[in-house]
Amino acid sequence: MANDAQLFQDIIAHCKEYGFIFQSSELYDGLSAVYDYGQMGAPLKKNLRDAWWKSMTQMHDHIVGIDAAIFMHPTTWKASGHVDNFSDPMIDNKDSNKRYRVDHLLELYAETLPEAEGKILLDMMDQLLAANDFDGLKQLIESRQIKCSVSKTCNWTDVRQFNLMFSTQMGSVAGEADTIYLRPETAQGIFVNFLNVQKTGRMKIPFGIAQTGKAFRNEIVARQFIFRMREFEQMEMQFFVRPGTQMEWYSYWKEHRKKWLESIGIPADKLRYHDHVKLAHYADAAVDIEFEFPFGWKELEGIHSRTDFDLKQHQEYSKKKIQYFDNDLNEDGKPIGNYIPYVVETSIGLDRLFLTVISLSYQEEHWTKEDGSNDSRVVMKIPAAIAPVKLAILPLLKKDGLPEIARELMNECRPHFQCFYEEKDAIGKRYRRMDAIGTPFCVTIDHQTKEDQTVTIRYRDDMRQERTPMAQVRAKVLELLSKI
RNA sequence: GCGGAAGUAGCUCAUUUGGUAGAGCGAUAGCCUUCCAAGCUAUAGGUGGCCGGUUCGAGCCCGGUCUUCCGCUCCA
Repeated sequence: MANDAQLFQDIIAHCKEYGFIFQSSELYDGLSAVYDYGQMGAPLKKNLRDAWWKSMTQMHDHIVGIDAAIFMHPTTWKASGHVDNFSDPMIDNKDSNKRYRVDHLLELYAETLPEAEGKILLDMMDQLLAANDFDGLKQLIESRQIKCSVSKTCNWTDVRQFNLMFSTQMGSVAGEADTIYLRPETAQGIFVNFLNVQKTGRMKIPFGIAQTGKAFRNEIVARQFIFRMREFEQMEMQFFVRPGTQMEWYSYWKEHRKKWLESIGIPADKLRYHDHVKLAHYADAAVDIEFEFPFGWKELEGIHSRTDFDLKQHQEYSKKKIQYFDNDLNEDGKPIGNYIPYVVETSIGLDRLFLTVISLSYQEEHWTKEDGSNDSRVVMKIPAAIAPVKLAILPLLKKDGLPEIARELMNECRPHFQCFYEEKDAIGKRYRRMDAIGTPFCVTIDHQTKEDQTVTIRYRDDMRQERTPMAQVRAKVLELLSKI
């Protein structure tokens, strides 16, 4: 475990040194649990997002993609349950470090009292809650000597409001402003657009709506590099199904999503399912696909059967009918008719997927050279199809016309995939630099190129080299990239 | 949020009782070199996280603060 911790530190340092990930606002000492993607990280992240998007939309007949706004009508979050479930005053016991919802703590205590006395207490609590009087609530708890069930002490912190959602104001004049939340999940942007997409896209159930985008959560404890950030990017797909068929589709997506993760190069033995025992207020089944990160098994993707909870809530709050007329025939030969669809959700964190790929790719290799001396390298074995740079083009020497030939090849290849040109330093050093950012292929132009128009292709993973006609480089790299 | 540890150059780290900061790697410019890091020359880069206190004098002692890591807690 100590080694894994060191490995994780090394990965974080490498990400910074080679421009994958910087801490946000580092110039000003950083902003807690917020990170920026650098010149290597941004394209890698984009490639992962594109791979997901393609697999979900282009490769499925019945899934379409949208891009909903981060700002949404405030009622959205009342309907979704986020306002009520995540804005309760909390209090911690300093000895057990256990956290309680203040209302739960008082209600539990009231049950131990004679009925009339309990009712008085709860009335007082309701008044204080309504007035947001946190000091008063704490005094109430302390005056009754209410104890923590774990530590049996009355040593409490101040009462604090825990707000999951970040808020801001809409409208340029402060006085007229309404509170607007930054979405804590992208899913609601899909639910509120269900009718729009279903009608304009002539979608027939079962069908899905996919979306990628930023979400924001005011995590109490946000840690472990980009694993848990306050601003992060989700890739979600909501699949709308006929009530009663949700478990079939749940099983389908559970299996399908794990296979996709394996298809982009994640070994099956580094992935596992973790069924939720305690379900969220909206779900009737939920499973995590976990990955073995350097700091342990953690959730990478969640598959939830969300029932008709969300659409039903939005129907109620918006007072608009959110239903689907199913023309398929039932056993009696009649159309199945109107219903609120059930939903199976797949939700993966793009940043977590990024961390997964980085964790798997980072390798320190040591070996003994033919002359007996030691050699080593740090190499990012990023799958070629998602690597930020695909091909490095390197003249062996920066003279004798070699750079000119290299530039020709550069011009030929760059419209097709990301290339990198470098003529500085010894060739070995340049190979090492390309290894460090995960460039899968390098070609070197030498004097022989001038005679027979062949170049050396050098492969990142095994450092193998082979001679290839320069005219075939472009096609060869494209072919290798299509394999992932 | 609680407890513990840490913060010195882009990176990894030195500076052993308080006396105005160094190395290796890396970077940049050039030289040399016909295929796998660590050849030569030169250059750049640090208000020691930030603020305050003690002191004749603070990277070092004290307080606060920010950030990171570890454990606990939480995670719809």
